[in-house]
Amino acid sequence: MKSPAALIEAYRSEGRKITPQRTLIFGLMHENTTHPTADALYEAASRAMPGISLRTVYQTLGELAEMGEIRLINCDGGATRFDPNLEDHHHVVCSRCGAIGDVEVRGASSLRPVGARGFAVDEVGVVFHGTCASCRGARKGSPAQQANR
Amino acid sequence: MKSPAALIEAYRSEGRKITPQRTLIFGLMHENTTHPTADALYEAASRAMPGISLRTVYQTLGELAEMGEIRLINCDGGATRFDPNLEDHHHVVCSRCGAIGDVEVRGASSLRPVGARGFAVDEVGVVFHGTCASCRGARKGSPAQQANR
DNA sequence: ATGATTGTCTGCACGACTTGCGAAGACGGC
DNA sequence: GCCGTCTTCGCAAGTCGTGCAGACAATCAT
Repeated sequence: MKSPAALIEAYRSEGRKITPQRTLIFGLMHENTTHPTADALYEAASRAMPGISLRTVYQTLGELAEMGEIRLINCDGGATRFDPNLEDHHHVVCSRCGAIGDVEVRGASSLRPVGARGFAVDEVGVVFHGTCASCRGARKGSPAQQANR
Repeated sequence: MKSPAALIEAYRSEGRKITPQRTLIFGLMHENTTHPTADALYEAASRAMPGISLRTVYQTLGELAEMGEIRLINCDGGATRFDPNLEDHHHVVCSRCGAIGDVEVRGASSLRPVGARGFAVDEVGVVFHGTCASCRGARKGSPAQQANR
């Protein structure tokens, strides 16, 4: 996603208002690599601005998604996660702790579906399921660290 | 997934009982390529056996998933879909009508995540988002055909 | 046959996540 | 500073899935 300053500009140019809530969320999302859920973001936001509404977090994330500034991820059946990284990338998902990481996948864009006649591909998504480094370290016990859920 | 007859055998060998409800669901899932949701399956089941409970459908699908006879799919944020196809395959998702199709993807298994040090990959999933043949035919109007949702 | 045991089905209630809605409040141009 | 418009907030409601308990059925020992 754009920098908070650039987002503010983008918002203003669309006739939207700049509110402390939005500014805060822009900041929290910027270069956030944890793929937070709305709830995780809400908790972080609440720390900085007690009283902010979960509704507002959903609202703002929805706007950002609509503007194409963030992407939505739905790997497991749980809550939607938000990804500010707009570069061409894919994801690794730890089935132990639920953490999601960004990865590059060489050759991903040249993959083609075989057996779907007439299907026009817009976008390719690759998801690797497995175990992350931290969880592999702590094999037996509980997950290395709980993901934001 | 196995044939209904083989599933009945598998159930019996685990000390589970063979009930009309289970037999029905086995039959509805067998070689079903529509990736139905629990609700879609429930509706189909209700037609054949009025009074069957949605709870039972969820229950049975859960058992099948646990036994590894079907796979769960979560491409969009919506309801979980169930896939009886256990072969190595991937999916195309029509962003217009929501339909999901099975496809082969050459080279998918040799994909590697770059930039996730120490991540042990168990499974790779490739999802193509785009527009299916039917929806491309009926470009302007409503989706070619509503997916089971 | 009787009664105990075990497993299944069903309906309901609840939990997680998300969105719709209306009232109250804040932003930004004038 | 004022006012119109856009936002925020809280609550209600909707969707999807699961936990639970009671009714029921099949199995087994006595």
